[in-house]
Amino acid sequence: MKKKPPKNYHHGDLRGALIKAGREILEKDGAAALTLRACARKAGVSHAAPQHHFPTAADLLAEIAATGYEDFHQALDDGAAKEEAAAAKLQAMGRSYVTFAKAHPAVYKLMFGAETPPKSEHLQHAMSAAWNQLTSAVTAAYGPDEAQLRAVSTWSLVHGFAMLAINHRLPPTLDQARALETMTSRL
Amino acid sequence: MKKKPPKNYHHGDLRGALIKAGREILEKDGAAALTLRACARKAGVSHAAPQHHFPTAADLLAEIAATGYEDFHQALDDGAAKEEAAAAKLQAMGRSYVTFAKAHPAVYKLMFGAETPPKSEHLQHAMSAAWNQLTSAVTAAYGPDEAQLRAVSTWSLVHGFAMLAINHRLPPTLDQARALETMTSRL
DNA sequence: TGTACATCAGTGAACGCGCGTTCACTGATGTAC
DNA sequence: TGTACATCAGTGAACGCGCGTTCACTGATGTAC
Repeated sequence: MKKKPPKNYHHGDLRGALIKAGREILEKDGAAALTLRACARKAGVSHAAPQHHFPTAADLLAEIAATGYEDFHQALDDGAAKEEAAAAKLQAMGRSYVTFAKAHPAVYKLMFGAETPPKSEHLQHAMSAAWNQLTSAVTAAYGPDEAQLRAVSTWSLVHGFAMLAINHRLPPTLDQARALETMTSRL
Repeated sequence: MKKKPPKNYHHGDLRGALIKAGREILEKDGAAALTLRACARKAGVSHAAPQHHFPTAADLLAEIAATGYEDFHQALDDGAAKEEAAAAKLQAMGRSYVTFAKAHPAVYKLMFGAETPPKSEHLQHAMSAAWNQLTSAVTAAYGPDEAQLRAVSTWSLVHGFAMLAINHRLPPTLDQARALETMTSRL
């Protein structure tokens, strides 16, 4: 925990630092603790400083969600890349999906569990990219026939499981890893 | 909208009125608007009055969630009662599940979408009752073999679909009723 | 290379807001006798 | 049936809190010449 050497008046990358701070606060203290002022504190600037980068609190939130989607997208791609066959890729994506949600529960909930502000173009784009990723995988595995229906069903399953796991609603006696394995194998 | 006739000093059933007010606020203005003071306002009492019935704001929240679970339980029972065969009962429960969530999105999210305070005995009981209801239906339909796994899978599917629908994450072109029908028919 | 100056990105004080909670109080209710 | 009184369930003022946002400001940076 070194003291910042020059104690710069200008931060350098406050925008990025605020997003990073926001995600850390989110994971550590939950959505209720995610405020502009808290992000500013964590980034080591005065609470009025963020104004120059995010006009309103909702803008920062949207941006945090958007970067969450990007990481999420990457995680699913990484999962799929480990497999050869299209069906195996889809199943791997399902596992990666739940793994991501469990690793970043608060960000995941922000991404999927709230009415998100539809204003941010960046967020809109990141969201639709995630959906396209899933439908593509489904189509590759099972063909275009009823692809939408199958994609919705697949998504519902992993999303529901992830949410229940995150919110501690699954029975404590359940072997979650085995349950996930079984469920994805039937995708 | 009659004026309350006697303008009683004592409310009569403030406790019940606060729970009712809380649910209405929840559905109308969302979870962020659900405060002790707002409930008191809606119930027509001073903002300090609830203190006598709910020592803390979390207690009121827990009670609202608990009554939500009770209604939910009832809705699933009603759905199942329309069918004869065990498998058909389970499918009907799935449909009722999603219907309830769509009809009461904010209450549903409060019930399933948050870390709920585990202190309230009433809430704890209502939650485990809902889970038992589902596992019973699964066992009745498919026998005790792998019942837990099957129950989790079923629950994940309907919960995920309900959440995505509530949060407007499903593709706008999707025929939700048909999708739900197809999904439940494969339970 | 040096200087003037516009622009950018911070600071810190102040604003009003609604919140939960506490407190002394008071009106209404119910019970003992 | 009446009365005294304890208890209950309200009131309304006050508290401190953290929040988002605004504002005049100032230090740092970059560009024109």
